[in-house]
Amino acid sequence: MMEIDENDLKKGPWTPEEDQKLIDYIQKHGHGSWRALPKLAGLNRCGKSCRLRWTNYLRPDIKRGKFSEEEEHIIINLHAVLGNKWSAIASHLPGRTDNEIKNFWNTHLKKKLLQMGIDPVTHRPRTDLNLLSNLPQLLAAANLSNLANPWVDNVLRLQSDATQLAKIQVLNNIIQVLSSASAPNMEAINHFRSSSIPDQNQLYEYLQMNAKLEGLLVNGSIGFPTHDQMQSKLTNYEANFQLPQLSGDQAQNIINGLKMYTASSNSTECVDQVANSSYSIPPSNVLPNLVSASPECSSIVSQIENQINSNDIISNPSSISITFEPLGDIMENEASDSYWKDFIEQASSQSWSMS
DNA sequence: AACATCCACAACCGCATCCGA
DNA sequence: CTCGGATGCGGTTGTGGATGT
Repeated sequence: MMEIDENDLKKGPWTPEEDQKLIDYIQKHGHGSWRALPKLAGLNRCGKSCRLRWTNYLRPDIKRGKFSEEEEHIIINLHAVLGNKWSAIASHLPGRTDNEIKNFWNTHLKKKLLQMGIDPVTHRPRTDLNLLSNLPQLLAAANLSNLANPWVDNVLRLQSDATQLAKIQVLNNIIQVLSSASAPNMEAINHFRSSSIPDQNQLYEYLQMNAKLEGLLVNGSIGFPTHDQMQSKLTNYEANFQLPQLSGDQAQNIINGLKMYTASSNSTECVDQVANSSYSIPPSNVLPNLVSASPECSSIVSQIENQINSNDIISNPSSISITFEPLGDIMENEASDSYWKDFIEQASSQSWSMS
Protein backbone atom coordinates (compact mmCIF):
# COMPACT_ATOMS: atom_id res chain seq x y z
CA MET A 1 0.00 0.00 0.00
CA MET A 2 0.90 3.65 0.09
CA GLU A 3 4.10 4.18 1.86
CA ILE A 4 5.80 7.21 3.34
CA ASP A 5 9.56 7.19 3.56
CA GLU A 6 11.69 8.75 6.26
CA ASN A 7 11.47 12.17 4.60
CA ASP A 8 7.68 12.01 4.59
CA LEU A 9 7.74 11.61 0.83
CA LYS A 10 5.08 9.44 -0.70
CA LYS A 11 6.01 6.29 -2.59
CA GLY A 12 4.06 3.77 -4.60
CA PRO A 13 1.28 4.17 -7.14
CA TRP A 14 0.27 7.62 -8.27
CA THR A 15 -3.26 8.90 -7.74
CA PRO A 16 -5.15 10.71 -10.51
CA GLU A 17 -4.92 13.90 -8.42
CA GLU A 18 -1.14 13.65 -8.27
CA ASP A 19 -1.00 12.96 -11.98
CA GLN A 20 -3.06 16.04 -12.68
CA LYS A 21 -0.84 18.23 -10.51
CA LEU A 22 2.22 17.00 -12.33
CA ILE A 23 0.68 17.47 -15.75
CA ASP A 24 -0.59 20.95 -14.91
CA TYR A 25 2.75 22.05 -13.57
CA ILE A 26 4.82 20.73 -16.47
CA GLN A 27 2.44 22.11 -19.06
CA LYS A 28 2.74 25.56 -17.47
CA HIS A 29 6.40 25.64 -16.51
CA GLY A 30 8.16 22.69 -18.07
CA HIS A 31 9.84 20.30 -15.70
CA GLY A 32 12.96 22.37 -15.04
CA SER A 33 14.89 20.82 -12.20
CA TRP A 34 13.24 17.57 -11.25
CA ARG A 35 14.62 17.93 -7.77
CA ALA A 36 12.84 21.24 -7.32
CA LEU A 37 9.67 20.30 -9.15
CA PRO A 38 7.67 18.42 -6.50
CA LYS A 39 7.66 21.33 -4.07
CA LEU A 40 6.75 23.82 -6.76
CA ALA A 41 4.01 21.57 -8.08
CA GLY A 42 2.67 20.80 -4.62
CA LEU A 43 3.56 17.14 -4.75
CA ASN A 44 4.78 15.14 -1.80
CA ARG A 45 7.10 13.04 -3.94
CA CYS A 46 10.78 12.96 -4.70
CA GLY A 47 11.93 14.45 -7.98
CA LYS A 48 12.96 11.10 -9.29
CA SER A 49 9.50 9.67 -8.82
CA CYS A 50 8.04 12.65 -10.67
CA ARG A 51 10.45 12.29 -13.55
CA LEU A 52 9.70 8.61 -13.89
CA ARG A 53 5.96 9.14 -13.76
CA TRP A 54 6.20 11.79 -16.44
CA THR A 55 8.59 10.06 -18.80
CA ASN A 56 7.04 6.61 -18.52
CA TYR A 57 3.39 7.43 -18.23
CA LEU A 58 2.14 10.98 -18.43
CA ARG A 59 4.15 12.40 -21.32
CA PRO A 60 1.72 13.33 -24.08
CA ASP A 61 3.65 11.65 -26.88
CA ILE A 62 3.51 8.21 -25.35
CA LYS A 63 1.96 5.49 -27.43
CA ARG A 64 -0.12 3.21 -25.30
CA GLY A 65 -1.60 -0.17 -25.92
CA LYS A 66 -0.38 -3.39 -27.39
CA PHE A 67 2.85 -3.68 -29.31
CA SER A 68 2.30 -4.33 -32.98
CA GLU A 69 3.87 -7.31 -34.66
CA GLU A 70 6.24 -4.97 -36.43
CA GLU A 71 7.30 -3.36 -33.18
CA GLU A 72 7.81 -6.81 -31.77
CA HIS A 73 10.16 -7.75 -34.59
CA ILE A 74 12.03 -4.50 -34.30
CA ILE A 75 12.57 -5.11 -30.62
CA ILE A 76 13.82 -8.64 -31.18
CA ASN A 77 16.16 -7.54 -33.94
CA LEU A 78 17.50 -4.62 -31.99
CA HIS A 79 17.91 -6.72 -28.90
CA ALA A 80 20.02 -9.12 -30.90
CA VAL A 81 22.30 -6.22 -31.76
CA LEU A 82 22.14 -4.08 -28.67
CA GLY A 83 21.35 -6.48 -25.86
CA ASN A 84 19.53 -5.08 -22.86
CA LYS A 85 20.10 -1.49 -23.92
CA TRP A 86 16.46 -0.63 -23.41
CA SER A 87 16.78 3.07 -23.88
CA ALA A 88 18.71 2.57 -27.10
CA ILE A 89 16.04 0.20 -28.33
CA ALA A 90 13.32 2.61 -27.25
CA SER A 91 14.88 5.40 -29.28
CA HIS A 92 13.95 3.44 -32.40
CA LEU A 93 10.35 2.99 -31.36
CA PRO A 94 8.61 6.35 -31.25
CA GLY A 95 6.24 6.70 -28.34
CA ARG A 96 7.55 3.68 -26.48
CA THR A 97 9.55 3.97 -23.31
CA ASP A 98 12.51 1.92 -22.24
CA ASN A 99 10.55 0.71 -19.25
CA GLU A 100 7.66 -0.44 -21.38
CA ILE A 101 9.94 -2.27 -23.78
CA LYS A 102 11.86 -3.86 -20.95
CA ASN A 103 8.63 -5.10 -19.39
CA PHE A 104 7.36 -6.35 -22.72
CA TRP A 105 10.59 -8.18 -23.30
CA ASN A 106 10.64 -9.79 -19.89
CA THR A 107 7.00 -10.80 -19.89
CA HIS A 108 6.37 -11.75 -23.51
CA LEU A 109 9.24 -11.83 -25.92
CA LYS A 110 11.63 -13.76 -23.72
CA LYS A 111 9.10 -16.54 -23.32
CA LYS A 112 8.27 -16.48 -26.97
CA LEU A 113 11.90 -16.95 -27.97
CA LEU A 114 12.36 -19.68 -25.41
CA GLN A 115 9.37 -21.50 -26.80
CA MET A 116 10.93 -21.20 -30.23
CA GLY A 117 14.06 -22.83 -28.90
CA ILE A 118 16.08 -19.64 -29.00
CA ASP A 119 18.14 -18.38 -26.13
CA PRO A 120 16.83 -14.85 -25.50
CA VAL A 121 20.20 -13.70 -24.24
CA THR A 122 22.35 -14.86 -27.10
CA HIS A 123 19.67 -15.21 -29.76
CA ARG A 124 21.15 -18.56 -30.55
CA PRO A 125 19.51 -21.94 -30.68
CA ARG A 126 19.25 -23.25 -27.20
CA THR A 127 21.54 -26.16 -27.82
CA ASP A 128 24.21 -23.67 -26.82
CA LEU A 129 22.83 -23.66 -23.33
CA ASN A 130 24.42 -25.86 -20.74
CA LEU A 131 27.34 -26.08 -23.03
CA LEU A 132 29.79 -27.32 -20.54
CA SER A 133 27.70 -30.21 -19.38
CA ASN A 134 26.52 -31.06 -22.88
CA LEU A 135 29.80 -31.14 -24.71
CA PRO A 136 30.43 -34.84 -24.32
CA GLN A 137 27.01 -35.60 -25.76
CA LEU A 138 27.29 -33.26 -28.67
CA LEU A 139 29.07 -35.47 -31.10
CA ALA A 140 26.87 -38.43 -30.44
CA ALA A 141 23.84 -36.26 -30.83
CA ALA A 142 25.11 -34.93 -34.11
CA ASN A 143 25.82 -38.36 -35.44
CA LEU A 144 22.34 -39.48 -34.58
CA SER A 145 20.95 -36.29 -36.03
CA ASN A 146 18.78 -36.31 -33.02
CA LEU A 147 19.14 -32.90 -31.45
CA ALA A 148 16.07 -31.48 -29.85
CA ASN A 149 16.48 -28.19 -31.62
CA PRO A 150 14.74 -28.26 -34.98
CA TRP A 151 17.01 -25.71 -36.63
CA VAL A 152 20.14 -27.52 -35.68
CA ASP A 153 18.54 -30.76 -36.57
CA ASN A 154 17.69 -29.40 -40.00
CA VAL A 155 21.20 -28.24 -40.58
CA LEU A 156 22.64 -31.48 -39.42
CA ARG A 157 20.46 -33.45 -41.75
CA LEU A 158 21.72 -31.36 -44.60
CA GLN A 159 25.34 -31.80 -43.80
CA SER A 160 27.14 -34.58 -45.52
CA ASP A 161 29.37 -34.90 -42.51
CA ALA A 162 27.52 -34.51 -39.25
CA THR A 163 30.70 -35.01 -37.32
CA GLN A 164 32.23 -32.02 -38.96
CA LEU A 165 29.31 -29.89 -37.98
CA ALA A 166 29.58 -31.08 -34.45
CA LYS A 167 33.14 -29.85 -34.45
CA ILE A 168 32.03 -26.51 -35.73
CA GLN A 169 29.39 -26.44 -33.09
CA VAL A 170 31.84 -27.20 -30.35
CA LEU A 171 34.12 -24.39 -31.39
CA ASN A 172 31.14 -22.10 -31.72
CA ASN A 173 30.24 -22.94 -28.21
CA ILE A 174 33.68 -22.36 -26.83
CA ILE A 175 33.90 -18.96 -28.37
CA GLN A 176 30.38 -18.23 -27.39
CA VAL A 177 31.14 -18.98 -23.79
CA LEU A 178 34.26 -16.92 -23.82
CA SER A 179 32.51 -13.97 -25.31
CA SER A 180 29.19 -14.36 -23.58
CA ALA A 181 27.60 -11.05 -22.81
CA SER A 182 25.70 -12.54 -19.95
CA ALA A 183 28.78 -13.72 -18.11
CA PRO A 184 31.87 -12.09 -19.48
CA ASN A 185 35.10 -13.16 -17.95
CA MET A 186 37.47 -10.39 -18.76
CA GLU A 187 40.46 -12.34 -17.63
CA ALA A 188 39.72 -15.11 -20.05
CA ILE A 189 38.85 -12.75 -22.84
CA ASN A 190 41.98 -10.74 -22.31
CA HIS A 191 43.93 -13.92 -22.32
CA PHE A 192 42.45 -14.55 -25.68
CA ARG A 193 43.27 -11.11 -26.88
CA SER A 194 46.79 -10.72 -25.60
CA SER A 195 48.06 -14.23 -25.88
CA SER A 196 49.94 -15.82 -28.67
CA ILE A 197 47.09 -16.51 -31.02
CA PRO A 198 48.94 -15.90 -34.25
CA ASP A 199 46.20 -14.11 -36.07
CA GLN A 200 43.22 -12.81 -34.22
CA ASN A 201 41.71 -11.85 -37.49
CA GLN A 202 41.16 -15.48 -38.16
CA LEU A 203 39.05 -15.53 -35.09
CA TYR A 204 37.15 -12.52 -36.31
CA GLU A 205 36.54 -14.34 -39.54
CA TYR A 206 35.48 -17.34 -37.67
CA LEU A 207 33.09 -15.39 -35.55
CA GLN A 208 31.57 -13.90 -38.63
CA MET A 209 31.17 -17.27 -40.16
CA ASN A 210 29.67 -18.42 -36.93
CA ALA A 211 27.32 -15.51 -37.00
CA LYS A 212 26.31 -16.40 -40.51
CA LEU A 213 25.49 -19.86 -39.41
CA GLU A 214 23.56 -18.41 -36.55
CA GLY A 215 21.71 -16.28 -39.02
CA LEU A 216 20.76 -19.39 -40.88
CA LEU A 217 19.63 -21.06 -37.76
CA VAL A 218 17.89 -18.29 -35.96
CA ASN A 219 16.68 -15.98 -38.61
CA GLY A 220 13.96 -16.64 -41.03
CA SER A 221 10.42 -17.11 -40.09
CA ILE A 222 9.17 -17.63 -36.64
CA GLY A 223 8.52 -21.21 -37.30
CA PHE A 224 10.87 -23.59 -38.91
CA PRO A 225 12.42 -23.14 -42.30
CA THR A 226 11.47 -25.72 -44.84
CA HIS A 227 13.95 -28.25 -46.06
CA ASP A 228 14.25 -26.45 -49.40
CA GLN A 229 14.82 -23.12 -47.73
CA MET A 230 17.55 -24.55 -45.58
CA GLN A 231 19.12 -26.29 -48.53
CA SER A 232 19.23 -23.14 -50.55
CA LYS A 233 20.58 -21.04 -47.70
CA LEU A 234 23.24 -23.57 -46.94
CA THR A 235 24.33 -23.74 -50.53
CA ASN A 236 24.81 -20.02 -50.57
CA TYR A 237 26.43 -20.11 -47.22
CA GLU A 238 28.94 -22.74 -48.16
CA ALA A 239 29.78 -20.94 -51.37
CA ASN A 240 30.57 -17.74 -49.56
CA PHE A 241 32.22 -18.70 -46.35
CA GLN A 242 34.96 -20.96 -45.28
CA LEU A 243 36.15 -21.93 -41.91
CA PRO A 244 39.41 -20.79 -40.42
CA GLN A 245 42.13 -23.24 -39.80
CA LEU A 246 43.29 -23.22 -36.26
CA SER A 247 46.80 -24.22 -35.47
CA GLY A 248 47.69 -26.30 -32.47
CA ASP A 249 48.77 -23.15 -30.66
CA GLN A 250 45.50 -21.47 -31.38
CA ALA A 251 43.65 -24.50 -30.21
CA GLN A 252 45.68 -24.57 -27.03
CA ASN A 253 44.89 -20.93 -26.44
CA ILE A 254 41.22 -21.54 -26.78
CA ILE A 255 41.48 -24.33 -24.30
CA ASN A 256 43.50 -22.17 -21.95
CA GLY A 257 40.96 -19.43 -22.23
CA LEU A 258 38.18 -21.86 -21.57
CA LYS A 259 40.01 -23.22 -18.56
CA MET A 260 40.42 -19.76 -17.14
CA TYR A 261 36.83 -19.04 -17.80
CA THR A 262 35.56 -22.07 -16.07
CA ALA A 263 38.05 -22.11 -13.24
CA SER A 264 35.59 -20.19 -11.14
CA SER A 265 32.59 -22.28 -11.98
CA ASN A 266 33.47 -25.81 -10.95
CA SER A 267 33.53 -27.06 -14.46
CA THR A 268 37.11 -28.14 -14.66
CA GLU A 269 36.14 -31.66 -15.48
CA CYS A 270 34.28 -30.51 -18.51
CA VAL A 271 37.20 -28.38 -19.54
CA ASP A 272 39.46 -31.35 -19.35
CA GLN A 273 37.04 -33.27 -21.46
CA VAL A 274 37.18 -30.51 -23.99
CA ALA A 275 40.93 -30.42 -23.85
CA ASN A 276 41.29 -34.15 -24.25
CA SER A 277 38.46 -34.89 -26.58
CA SER A 278 39.26 -35.74 -30.13
CA TYR A 279 36.61 -33.48 -31.50
CA SER A 280 37.12 -30.35 -29.48
CA ILE A 281 39.22 -28.58 -32.05
CA PRO A 282 38.76 -28.77 -35.77
CA PRO A 283 41.89 -30.27 -37.23
CA SER A 284 43.18 -28.64 -40.35
CA ASN A 285 42.51 -31.61 -42.55
CA VAL A 286 38.83 -31.51 -41.76
CA LEU A 287 38.11 -27.83 -42.02
CA PRO A 288 39.10 -25.83 -45.04
CA ASN A 289 41.59 -23.01 -44.77
CA LEU A 290 40.66 -19.43 -44.67
CA VAL A 291 40.68 -17.90 -48.07
CA SER A 292 41.93 -14.67 -46.69
CA ALA A 293 42.25 -12.99 -43.38
CA SER A 294 40.93 -9.49 -43.11
CA PRO A 295 43.40 -7.54 -41.06
CA GLU A 296 41.59 -4.25 -40.75
CA CYS A 297 38.56 -3.36 -38.74
CA SER A 298 37.24 -1.55 -41.75
CA SER A 299 37.33 -4.79 -43.60
CA ILE A 300 35.11 -6.38 -41.01
CA VAL A 301 32.80 -3.44 -41.22
CA SER A 302 32.60 -3.66 -44.97
CA GLN A 303 31.95 -7.35 -44.77
CA ILE A 304 29.13 -6.73 -42.41
CA GLU A 305 27.85 -4.09 -44.76
CA ASN A 306 27.95 -6.52 -47.62
CA GLN A 307 26.14 -8.94 -45.44
CA ILE A 308 23.43 -6.43 -44.78
CA ASN A 309 23.12 -5.53 -48.40
CA SER A 310 23.29 -8.99 -49.81
CA ASN A 311 20.16 -10.70 -50.90
CA ASP A 312 21.51 -14.17 -51.21
CA ILE A 313 22.20 -14.84 -47.59
CA ILE A 314 19.83 -13.91 -44.87
CA SER A 315 20.99 -10.68 -43.37
CA ASN A 316 19.96 -10.81 -39.83
CA PRO A 317 21.05 -8.18 -37.36
CA SER A 318 21.58 -10.92 -34.85
CA SER A 319 24.37 -12.11 -37.04
CA ILE A 320 26.41 -9.25 -35.68
CA SER A 321 25.43 -9.83 -32.13
CA ILE A 322 28.95 -10.75 -31.31
CA THR A 323 30.19 -9.55 -28.02
CA PHE A 324 33.71 -10.69 -28.50
CA GLU A 325 35.83 -7.85 -27.27
CA PRO A 326 37.61 -6.73 -30.41
CA LEU A 327 34.31 -6.23 -32.15
CA GLY A 328 33.08 -4.45 -29.09
CA ASP A 329 35.99 -2.08 -29.52
CA ILE A 330 34.87 -1.32 -33.01
CA MET A 331 31.42 -0.56 -31.78
CA GLU A 332 32.83 1.76 -29.14
CA ASN A 333 34.98 3.58 -31.59
CA GLU A 334 33.65 7.06 -32.17
CA ALA A 335 34.88 7.02 -35.73
CA SER A 336 32.46 4.28 -36.57
CA ASP A 337 29.51 5.81 -34.76
CA SER A 338 27.79 6.85 -37.92
CA TYR A 339 28.28 3.44 -39.38
CA TRP A 340 26.64 1.76 -36.44
CA LYS A 341 23.88 4.27 -36.43
CA ASP A 342 23.14 3.40 -40.02
CA PHE A 343 23.46 -0.23 -39.25
CA ILE A 344 21.02 -0.09 -36.40
CA GLU A 345 18.59 1.82 -38.57
CA GLN A 346 18.78 -0.97 -41.07
CA ALA A 347 18.58 -3.59 -38.42
CA SER A 348 15.43 -2.11 -37.05
CA SER A 349 13.80 -2.20 -40.44
CA GLN A 350 14.91 -5.67 -41.35
CA SER A 351 12.18 -7.89 -42.58
CA TRP A 352 11.72 -10.74 -40.24
CA SER A 353 10.26 -13.23 -42.61
CA MET A 354 12.33 -15.50 -44.73
CA SER A 355 12.07 -14.42 -48.29
C1' DA B 1 -17.38 -18.37 -2.49
C1' DA B 2 -12.87 -18.30 -0.77
C1' DC B 3 -8.34 -18.81 -1.20
C1' DA B 4 -3.98 -19.52 -3.75
C1' DT B 5 -1.19 -18.72 -7.56
C1' DC B 6 0.16 -16.48 -11.64
C1' DC B 7 1.10 -12.62 -14.40
C1' DA B 8 1.74 -7.97 -16.15
C1' DC B 9 3.23 -3.75 -15.29
C1' DA B 10 4.21 0.57 -12.77
C1' DA B 11 7.38 2.08 -9.75
C1' DC B 12 11.47 1.84 -7.06
C1' DC B 13 16.45 1.31 -6.09
C1' DG B 14 21.23 1.57 -6.76
C1' DC B 15 24.71 2.57 -9.71
C1' DA B 16 26.66 4.98 -13.81
C1' DT B 17 27.22 8.91 -16.43
C1' DC B 18 26.87 13.65 -17.46
C1' DC B 19 27.83 18.32 -16.72
C1' DG B 20 28.63 22.68 -14.71
C1' DA B 21 30.99 25.25 -11.03
C1' DC C 1 41.26 18.40 -13.02
C1' DT C 2 37.76 17.07 -9.58
C1' DC C 3 33.82 17.39 -7.02
C1' DG C 4 29.02 17.08 -6.34
C1' DG C 5 24.40 17.45 -7.88
C1' DA C 6 21.26 16.08 -11.60
C1' DT C 7 19.85 12.87 -14.68
C1' DG C 8 19.70 8.41 -17.02
C1' DC C 9 19.78 3.48 -17.10
C1' DG C 10 18.90 -1.32 -16.12
C1' DG C 11 17.62 -4.71 -12.72
C1' DT C 12 14.29 -5.81 -9.39
C1' DT C 13 10.24 -5.50 -6.53
C1' DG C 14 5.50 -4.85 -5.12
C1' DT C 15 0.79 -4.50 -6.23
C1' DG C 16 -3.47 -5.56 -8.13
C1' DG C 17 -6.14 -8.00 -11.36
C1' DA C 18 -6.91 -12.47 -13.66
C1' DT C 19 -7.08 -17.18 -13.44
C1' DG C 20 -7.07 -21.63 -11.33
C1' DT C 21 -8.43 -24.87 -7.54
